[in-house]
Formats: sequence, C-alpha cells, structure tokens
Amino acid sequence: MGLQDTLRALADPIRRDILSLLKTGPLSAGDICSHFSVTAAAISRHLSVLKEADLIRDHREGKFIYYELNTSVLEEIMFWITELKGDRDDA
Amino acid sequence: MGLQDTLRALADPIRRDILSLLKTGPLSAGDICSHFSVTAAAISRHLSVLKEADLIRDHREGKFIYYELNTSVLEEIMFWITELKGDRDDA
DNA sequence: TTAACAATTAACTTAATTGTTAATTGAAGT
DNA sequence: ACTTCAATTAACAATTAAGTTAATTGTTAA
Repeated sequence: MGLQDTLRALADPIRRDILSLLKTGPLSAGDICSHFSVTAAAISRHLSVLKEADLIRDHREGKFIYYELNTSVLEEIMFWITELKGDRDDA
Repeated sequence: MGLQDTLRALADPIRRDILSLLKTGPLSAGDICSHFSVTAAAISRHLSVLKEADLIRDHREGKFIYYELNTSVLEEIMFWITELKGDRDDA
C-alpha cells in the first residue's frame, strides 16, 4: 500500500480500463474478463495488483467474486501532484 | 506522450524524487545526480523517461544541461482521476 | 588540436512484469 | 462423493525495466 503501489497499479492500461469499468458498479471477475482479449488468468493477476494497491475491494457471492472500485487511495496522488505543482494560492 | 507515459514515469520513486527536487527550480544533471546513490548513467536514463513524458524540459548552458519541471501534463492525470471518482456534484 | 569535464548513449546483466497453459481452490447442484 | 463452473495460483516463456561499466558526444579553455 501507499503511493508507490497506487501509481504502479495505474501505470498499466488494462488496469486503468478495469477501474473505468467498475465506475458504474461492482462486476464479477468473469464480467470484467469479457471486456478484454487476454486470458482470465491474466486479468486475475491484474485484479490482484489493483487489490494490493487497495484500488478495488472484493467479496464473494456464491461462485462469483465481485470487485468494486475504491477511490479513496487516489486522494494521495491528488495531494502529491498538488504539492508538486507548488501548493500556491494563485493557480 | 499521453497519460500512459506520464503514469509510467511517475511509477518510479527515483523519478518522483527528481521531480520533487525540481520543485524549487531548474537543476543541472550533475546537481540532480548528487542527491542519489545510483550512477550518473542511471539518472540520465530516468531523466530521459521524464522528458519523454514531458514532465521535464531541458536546455543546455555551456557544459551543463539544466532540467526544469513541467507540471502541465499532470492535469491529464487529475482529470482522469476526477472522472473515475464519478464527476458528481456532490463530492 | 588536445585536455578536461558534463552528460548521454551503448552494451550487457539482473530483476520485475506480462502473458500463456495447466493445475488448484471454492461453492453449488446432482 | 462427483461434476461443473468461477476464479485463482503455479510454472514457465517472453518482454520490459533498471542498474552497472565503458565508450561517445558536446562544450570550454589552454
């Protein structure tokens, strides 16, 4: 966890697309897979990277595992960028 | 250029530290190197990644090449995050 | 032109990431 | 218990990334 994990997770286009997919609400791993042309195993690993960064949360419902977005850790990036830009009032 | 390059560039702690160093103003490659415990060649490559992402600009002054921060491309990340968080009025 | 210095580029090594297929875990139904 | 389906984990191949040392480019000054 932390800024490093968050940025690393965001540095992959598939992972960003997964997050965008989850914008409208939780989806099962299978649902997510169906949007991509890579194998389920590959998506599963992307999901684990996103989960490690706490960008998504998961919960099982019967056979399905649902993933949902957690945007709270994005605040840290916003803060880092803001301070890099100078935290000035006049911006 | 684009979001992908920007995020990839930010996904490395040394590169983020370089950007932070440049917050106060331009520095030569040598000045930047002196803050890190890796070789000048390694820093030079980090600088080229940052430049490719347009996060820094460089200009030569005699023997020295000075680097300075360019924060404008960070807007794109801010926008992407904001829209991911839902662009709602109530936030 | 040669020497000295700043910085980059080249060549190479090692470690990390991404993808594949095959095997495994977990839950539901027969 | 056995099968089936959803999803993950394991094992491996291929690519990318980051670091090193050595060689090269560019600039200044003798």
